[in-house]
Amino acid sequence: MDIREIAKRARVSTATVSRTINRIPTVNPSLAKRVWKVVDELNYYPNTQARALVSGRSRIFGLIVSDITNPFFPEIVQAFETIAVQHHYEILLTSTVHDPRRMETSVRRMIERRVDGVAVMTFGMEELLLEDLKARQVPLVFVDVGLALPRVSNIKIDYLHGIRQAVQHLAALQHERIAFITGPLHLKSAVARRNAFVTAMDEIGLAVRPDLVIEGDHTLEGGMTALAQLLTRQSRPTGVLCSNDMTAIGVMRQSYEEKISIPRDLSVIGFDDIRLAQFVLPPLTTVQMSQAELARLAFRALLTEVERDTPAPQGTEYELETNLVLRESTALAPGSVRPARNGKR
Amino acid sequence: MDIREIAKRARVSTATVSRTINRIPTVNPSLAKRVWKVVDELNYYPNTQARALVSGRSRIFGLIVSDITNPFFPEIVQAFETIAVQHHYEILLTSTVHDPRRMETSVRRMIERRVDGVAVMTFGMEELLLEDLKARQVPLVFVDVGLALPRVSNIKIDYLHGIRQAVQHLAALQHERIAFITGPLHLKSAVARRNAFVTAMDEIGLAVRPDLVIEGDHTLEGGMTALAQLLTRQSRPTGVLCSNDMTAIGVMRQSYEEKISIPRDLSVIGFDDIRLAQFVLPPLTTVQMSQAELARLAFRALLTEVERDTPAPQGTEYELETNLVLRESTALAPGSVRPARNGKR
DNA sequence: ATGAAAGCGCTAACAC
DNA sequence: GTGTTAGCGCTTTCAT
Repeated sequence: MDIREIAKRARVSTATVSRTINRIPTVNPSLAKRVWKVVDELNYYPNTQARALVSGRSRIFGLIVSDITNPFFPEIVQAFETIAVQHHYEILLTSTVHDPRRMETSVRRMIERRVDGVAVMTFGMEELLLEDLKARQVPLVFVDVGLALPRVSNIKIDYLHGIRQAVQHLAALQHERIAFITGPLHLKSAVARRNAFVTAMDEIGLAVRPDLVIEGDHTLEGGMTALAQLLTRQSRPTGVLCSNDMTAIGVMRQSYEEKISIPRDLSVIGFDDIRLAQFVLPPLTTVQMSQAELARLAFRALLTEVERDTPAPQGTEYELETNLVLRESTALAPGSVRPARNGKR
Repeated sequence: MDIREIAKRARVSTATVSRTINRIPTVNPSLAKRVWKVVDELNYYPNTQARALVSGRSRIFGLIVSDITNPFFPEIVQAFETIAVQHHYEILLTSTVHDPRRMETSVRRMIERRVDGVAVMTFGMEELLLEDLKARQVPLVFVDVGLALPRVSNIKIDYLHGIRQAVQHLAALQHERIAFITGPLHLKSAVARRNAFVTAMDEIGLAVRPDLVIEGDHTLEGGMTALAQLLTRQSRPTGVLCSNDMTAIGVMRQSYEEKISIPRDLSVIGFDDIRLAQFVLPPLTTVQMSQAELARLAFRALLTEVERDTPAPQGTEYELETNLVLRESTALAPGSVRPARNGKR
């Protein structure tokens, strides 16, 4: 059942069927009606492959994530799909699983399917492997990776905004020994988060103690190890800020093992605000970076680029804010004196 | 850059290029070498759309899940992608988000892209809407939904196997008042799980107390509510089996609020073994239904159907086992007397 | 073994 | 406004 079959039955040409289906306004309403009738009767759906072949647009966007089983990504996928469907786009999802070979495969798959654009949500990994895509002028959107190339967009995350709130929140709770557990430092986004922490501390004149800045790896296990290490320090931290939520959850878990009560003995703040953050005990205070918003920005960036005929030579930049969301994993620093309400001590 | 360009530069016909690329053994090695050289130089990747158009096979499988943000699904997607890539298949992932309209959209998207088969991982929802797919003879694979139609496969989960182990484990720990929190009972899989529970209890002569069987909804919140209800019962349960892990995690959370210690005061067992089950505190004892295995079975079912020319009139049936995995959320029933090692009391 | 050419289902330029 | 037709990039007969 194809367009010719419809044309025959509706006693029009295939061109008219095509025009009708594509809602081109010039078709005579009575003909259009005949066409729609047949289309409905036969349950006809146009063949997208054929369409793509002739139009040169596949209406597929690639979405590369590092690992769909990482709780950070499903929300992105969901939001990306929702907006894609609204725009009659399909999404070709691939995971790199932190494996350069898989990344290469991903790129090949995208090119073979002739995607109209690719959103790279791997937070700073293997951009090198995207050469083929760039050479083909496929619109690309990254997070945190400023490439300043035509047809390449970049979503800049305003880490400082949320991290400053987090630091000041801890300071307000009279914490002074504040630790930071970083992500893997080969990721730009991890470096950016740590830098934001240092800046935010400096701003309010709080010392960043080098022995309280520990490299983690954005996993739960990494968070556990990092806290264990922090607890060996001469003067233990009373508050710890983590580069992502999984790390914070690892910290909470290690606290449990070490019989340290959160937030009474230790305040913990995460980053990302994955859904899970609401479900752990106690619910995790964290810096939100909206995954849905990120997905929407990425989609919009791609669509804009597809529809624009002369690309900006330096690409386009988008910005995403971050904000602290207060839950229950932070409290007044242990041993601190809460000033009396009337201001006297 | 297309097949003609390659043909020209390699001084062969397009047919030879096509044969070479498709590794048809009859091509003269020296010609093949020339072709590959040009292919590599130009970084040529065949256009899958064109291929699909002429071959009638898109090499895309649809994968319909109910909600990718539900922690049960990402592992399935990951495993499905991994095996799909190995077989040069692409995956068209759609979420229904429990919305019949989205389900309809999903089906339309699949048909328009001419998928070669569809795996329906929604556990018993809206099969009605798949009419179009069935009419087009698209190979389908379901979980738990026995349709016995040509080109539809069914993966039958052996719920009883794992649930029996769970029940007997609790019984061995001297639990007698065992509660069961079901899933939403419009899902076949939820009903099947409850039935398995009843059977397993009957088998060992343990009474299923109707007031200890509560309908949940497979969410964390549902688990919390269900436990709250159970605690109002005249004689409280000492053990509770849940229809899925999220429910069990809700139960754990509610216990925390109610100052009930797990496993000391209450033993909890989940179902599914999502990754999160290992991370909650205490780690959750649960019945494993391997998501990776499920995905592999589904893919294999689809591929088998695609490659078979005369389909079995009744479809094909696959089976997936379930098994208890012991962690730390269960213990001897409170108040029970552990027999002394030497057998005397 | 290789090449010429038809055709997959659709869109769009052109002619009427 | 509608129809005719070329052609998107590839595979696959059918000749040779």
